Amino acid sequence: MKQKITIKTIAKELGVSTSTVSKALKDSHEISIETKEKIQAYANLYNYKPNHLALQLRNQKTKVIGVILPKIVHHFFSTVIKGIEDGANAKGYNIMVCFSNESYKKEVETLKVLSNGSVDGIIVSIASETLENKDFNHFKGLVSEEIPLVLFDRVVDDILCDKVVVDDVGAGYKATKHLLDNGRKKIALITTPKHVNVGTLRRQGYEKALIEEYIKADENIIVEIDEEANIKEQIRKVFIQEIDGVFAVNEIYAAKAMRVAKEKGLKVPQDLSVIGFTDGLISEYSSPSITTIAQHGFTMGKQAVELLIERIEKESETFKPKKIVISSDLKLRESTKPSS
Amino acid sequence: MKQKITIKTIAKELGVSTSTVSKALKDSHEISIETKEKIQAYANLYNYKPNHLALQLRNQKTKVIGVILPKIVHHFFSTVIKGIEDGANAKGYNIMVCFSNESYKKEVETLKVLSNGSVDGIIVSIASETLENKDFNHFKGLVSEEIPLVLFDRVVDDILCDKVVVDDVGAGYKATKHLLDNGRKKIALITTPKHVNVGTLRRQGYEKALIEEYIKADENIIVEIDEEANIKEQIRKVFIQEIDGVFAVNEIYAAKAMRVAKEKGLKVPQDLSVIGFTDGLISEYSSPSITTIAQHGFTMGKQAVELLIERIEKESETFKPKKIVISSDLKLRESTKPSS
DNA sequence: AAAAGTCACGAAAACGGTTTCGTGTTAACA
DNA sequence: TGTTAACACGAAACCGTTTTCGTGACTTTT
Repeated sequence: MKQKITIKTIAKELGVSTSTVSKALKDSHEISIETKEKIQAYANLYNYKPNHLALQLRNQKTKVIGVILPKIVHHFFSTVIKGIEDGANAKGYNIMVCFSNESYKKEVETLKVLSNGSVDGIIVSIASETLENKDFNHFKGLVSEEIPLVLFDRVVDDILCDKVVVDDVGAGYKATKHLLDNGRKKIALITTPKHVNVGTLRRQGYEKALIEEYIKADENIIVEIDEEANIKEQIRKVFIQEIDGVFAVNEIYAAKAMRVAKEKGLKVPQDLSVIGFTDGLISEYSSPSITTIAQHGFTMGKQAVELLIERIEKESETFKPKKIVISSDLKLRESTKPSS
Repeated sequence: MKQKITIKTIAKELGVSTSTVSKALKDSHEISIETKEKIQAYANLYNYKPNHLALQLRNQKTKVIGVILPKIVHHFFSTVIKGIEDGANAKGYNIMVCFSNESYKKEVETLKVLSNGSVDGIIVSIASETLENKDFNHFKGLVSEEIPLVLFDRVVDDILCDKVVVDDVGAGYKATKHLLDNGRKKIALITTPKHVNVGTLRRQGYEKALIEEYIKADENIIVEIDEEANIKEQIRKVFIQEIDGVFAVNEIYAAKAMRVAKEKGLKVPQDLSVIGFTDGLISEYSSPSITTIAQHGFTMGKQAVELLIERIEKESETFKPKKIVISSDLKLRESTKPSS
């Protein structure tokens, strides 16, 4: 990189002190108009830009927010990033994005790098491996260092920090209720392993809705997908039973379930209603299009970053963790059209 | 944030100088073993972490790479990010991600922020508005400041920097050829406005393939989509003509074209073959699934970042811009299954 | 016993800015 | 004419770290 022009260069070149240059560039009243004009003209001419690092060091703040996500090639998370970036930008912050790839080790490392002063605060959605391990000491360390931290979507209660979540239980309930209202009785649930708590919460909603209709949850039509293995194969198992509805906790599972249904000669939505989660492109463009629970990733990201910035900027106040719950909406599409 | 422990704190507390502490923490031979042990123990106990900002200022490098993308909620770009992050991480860099939202103004601003010393180099895919304006002075400014810059996918030739692109002409050719090989003759092209040069290049490939078969490109079955207006409506126009193939320059257009075909009672792939671009989730999960040109976003991102880091780390050598061309593959799916 | 070398550490500059607190000069005032 | 205030600028400290170059106290060599 070319040698950058600094305040020192200007000072030397113009025969004044660095303080004078600094003040002149800030239009301070302490400096005479002629001097100011001279300095500003020179700075302009040579395209002077103040060095961010120096300012950050002096001000002890970076105006950067760290973000750690489990993955990025994923509609929900990319939407959240967008929300975070938007919110951050509006307040003059930039974001530094990292990925844990669902790995505990990478999450710990990334957290360490980010907490070395490179960022003013951190937003995280926890890796699934970490959720499985239940080892949250790296987060607790952050909290005790009082580095502002906001968790979203995949959160755990015993980390004392701000959180933004969707009402997963409510959403699971809403989805299941919708199927029941369509006259479906044997509703399969395609979910994640138990340690991914959002899956567990959505399942609670599912069970709650069933109980209200005096239907007993049937373990045979519930499957917890192991992402390492063949997903479709696992889904086929629930189709051995006779079912008339499917609630999948994400849109990929929903799409795969529709494929399996097709194999079995079941017509969606006539024979089978399908509902997914996360309103992504698959749901929109598959055919038939899939009814989903919209998670409002953009809103989540934006709320998370606003919470974080608030925490960063007024740290004087006594700390009391906040939890924001984003409500989710049912987005009706073809896969649950009532057979008229 | 809590008051962080610094080298000064340690020095004062232990009654030694900061230089001693610094050296002790680096296990320098200049320091006696007892002193080292004492200092290291203290540092460990109080969880000392060197301040990144100070190091960055001193070393004049941040180990951060800036990335500016037109958008994120998009399969291709999120895949590229993944590639960039992966490659960067492997070399000890982090990434700072920003979005231009296809806006010229935002691109200029973002570039300004990043070039203030916050990053060691920048990777960009140009905003469509900028491509339309043809105003590239902000990039040329970067180049003349000798800030390492790599452009990818949406590039322009007269910016003198490294570039990573897909072979768009070849890909367009490959896609069209595939349709022709399936016996299709009247192939519609659904593309972007001319200023988005990837669209234009893919069109060249399309025309080349047609010419080889002595087919004249027919303006009536080519549509340049204006994203502001109703996309489906625009696609319907080409269906007024009798067509038996569709080449869409991205997967959204391909999916929408299939919807229109359905409206018109055309069966895919029996009556109509459809081929898209970007191997995303829509192509994979739509039904019928869509044959596409896989763009290898991950590879692009990785190559781009490797090129950039090389440029950053050995800047001694004389500058000669490199251009890496990534070849693209045809991913066969249901939408172009030969009618047997 | 003088010269040289080793050891263990400290002082100070440097990275690029901001900011507080002088200070010398001039002008206004008593 | 002496005091004071305003003006325009500079010196120096500071943010946290690294690194070069001393330097004083011993030890070894001749």
